This record gives sequence, structure tokens and C-alpha cells, in this order.
Amino acid sequence: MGRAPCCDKANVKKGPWSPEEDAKLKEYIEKSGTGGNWIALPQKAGLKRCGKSCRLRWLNYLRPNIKHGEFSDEEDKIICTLFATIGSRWSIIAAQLPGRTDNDIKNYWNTKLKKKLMSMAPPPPPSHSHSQFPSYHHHHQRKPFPSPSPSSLLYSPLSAPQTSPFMKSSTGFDMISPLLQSNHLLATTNSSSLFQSLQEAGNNNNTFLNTMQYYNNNSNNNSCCSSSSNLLVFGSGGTQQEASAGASCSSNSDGSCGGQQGLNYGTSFIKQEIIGSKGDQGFHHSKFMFNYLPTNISSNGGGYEAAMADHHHNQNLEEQVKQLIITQSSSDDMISNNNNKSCSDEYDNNALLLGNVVDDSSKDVQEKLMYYYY
DNA sequence: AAGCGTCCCAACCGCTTATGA
DNA sequence: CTCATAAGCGGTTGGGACGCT
Repeated sequence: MGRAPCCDKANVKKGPWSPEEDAKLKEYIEKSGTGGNWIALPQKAGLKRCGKSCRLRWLNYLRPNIKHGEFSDEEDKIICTLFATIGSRWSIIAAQLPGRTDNDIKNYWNTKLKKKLMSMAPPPPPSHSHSQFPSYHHHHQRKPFPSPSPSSLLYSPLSAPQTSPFMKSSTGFDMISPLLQSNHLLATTNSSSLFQSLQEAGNNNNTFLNTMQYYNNNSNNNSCCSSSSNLLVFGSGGTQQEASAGASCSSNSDGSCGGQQGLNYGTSFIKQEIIGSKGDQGFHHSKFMFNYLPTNISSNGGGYEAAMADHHHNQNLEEQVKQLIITQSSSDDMISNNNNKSCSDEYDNNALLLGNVVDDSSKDVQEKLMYYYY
């Protein structure tokens, strides 16, 4: 049994909006606002339209300061970078591009930008030679999306970090190659349709990421995965149902939800999250951010390594992650035990977190964040 | 000019999330 | 806490525009 329709389908006009309808809607909203109720709006405005349709028309076309026309190179780069980090979260991407709507960006990506990037892709490495990404050729049978994640995945990427000439990590560590080798990125980002289309096109699954690296390397600024002050988060926490069942994405007294509203790009996310991470709230948020552990390791207190991490600041990545795992079983509520000291005090802005959190309805974490990097 | 295929984008559909009772 | 409903979101699609033969 589906939900009740939002309007009387028989009595609403569908299809393209006429200039008269546009004028009516625009005039009404400019004069009276939306009143916070789109469902009631069409009747008040004298439109034979569904409220949803009015909302879409306003948000995507009529509202002030909507930018139409060509995307700039800078916008291209932002879209590419964000797509590579958070996948098809169009509304989040749109929030970084003033005047652009999620629908616009989605259309642009699907029809143009994706192709543009593909055409810029460097040729795939010959299969018989030693590639910069040696394990590509071992993973041709990768499942498109999603794949079960054995706990060993947490470790496998760390065992052989490679240096890629495409990447410009400020500390010289290549973030992407291990991801490619691990299978993990492709398995857990929400980019399945892209990778499927790549497969259909007969391309190597890694072409897109090669392209991303190439693209960033050949742009004016290096950006993707190499910023010194960005937190990049893949994926999100669980669904509302999962959250109430105790999974990673738990709501908080401030109304936020670690896996949803907190998802952002740049330092604002991490500061917001960490500053808010005291006591009980810290537990929830941190669970979202650091719930990466294999199921065979207790996840009690998961996440408080945020505060611990700074102590491992100068150690190499592999060592850091091992340390994080070791400290996982430490204090269950480290932050509140820490005399209300905000994590942000200990967490510097160079933290870079890559990965994905996918929970099922149980408390067992199935997919894990993979990297924690300074 | 007609027919056909492809591209593009506005709009729709239905699922998820937010919110308030 | 649950439930109902509105809003938000992202995948998909219909059909017009365009280009090629």
C-alpha cells in the first residue's frame, strides 16, 4: 500500500509550464511567500498544479538569482571534485555552486561533464606492463555495487601505498591509488551508475578515477583529495530506521544527524561535528565518522580516536590506523571524560577522512571507513 | 523535405528525511 | 516513542531541438 497522493491527480495540469503559469506563481510567491506550505499554494495562487510541481518550478527555474547557461571551468572542477568525494549528492554539490540547482548540475553531469571527463582520460595502462596501480588487473571482475566488505579490506589498502604522479598530496602520500587497489572506493561510493556505464562502454572500471586524477592534475589548482584543510567524507550513515535501531546515524538533541546534515565539504563540517562532539552527542557523531572497524572488533566507543589521533600525528598512515584500531577499545566516552574539552582542540584541519559507512539494520557495521590521514 | 537517431533538460515519480502532534 | 504528512532529493523519462543521411 503506497502513500496517499499529494494532490488530486485528475485535476492538475502536468507537463511544461506556460508563461502565464510562471507569472502567476512568481507573482504569488513574491507577494505572499510560500507560506511554508507548497501543497496549499497552487490553490491560493490560482494554479491547477500539484504543489510539488510548483515547488520544483520555483526552485529550479523561477526563483531569483538562478544561473542559466554554460558552466565555468571552475564550476566543472568543483562538481568533479565533489562527485569524486561524495558521489551523486546533487543538492550538496549544488550548495557549493551559487545559482545552480541540483537538477541543473545533475543534468549537466549526466549529459556533458561525464563525457568531457571521459574524453580527457589518459589511455589505460597496458595490461602486460607494471602499472602505477599494480592491482588494477587483479580486479577486472569487480562487482559494480555494492559488494560485501570483508574486514580485511580495512588493512589491504594500507599494505602497499603507492605514489601516483597524478596526485598532489601535501604530505606526499597518494590517497587514491590504495583506494583503487582496495576495490573499496568503487564498491562503496554511490557512483554505481557511472561505473556501470563505464563498464558498458567497455572501459576499465578505473578510467573515471584515472580521469579525475588527470583532470585535477591538469587544472589550475590541485584540489581533489589533496587539500590541506579539507575533510572528505564518502557516503553517509544509515537510514532513519537504522538510526532508531541504533545504527551509525543517530539523531541528536540539536536536531542534526551525523550522516545527513553534517555531511559537508571543507573544514566547516569537521569543526561543526567535532565541536558538537561532547558527551552524548559526541558519541553519536563520532560513531558516524569513525565507525569503520571490522565487525570482529568491538565498536564500543567507536570514534573517539578523533581525539586520540593527534597524538599519532607524525606516524605513518599504516601505523596510525593500527593505533586507531588498538585504541578503539579504550574509553567508552572519552570526550565527556575529557573535561568537556572540545575535540576540535586536538583535531587539526589537516584531517582527511575517506571512506563510506553503510550499515544494515543491525548494529553490526558492514562497510567501514578506511583511511584516517594527516 | 522527410525520416531517423541523438542530445538535452524540464518535469515527474516515488523514496527518504524532517517535523510536529 | 510512534505516526502522519510535508518537504527534500535523486533517478528517470517525455518530448522538443538538433543534426545527419
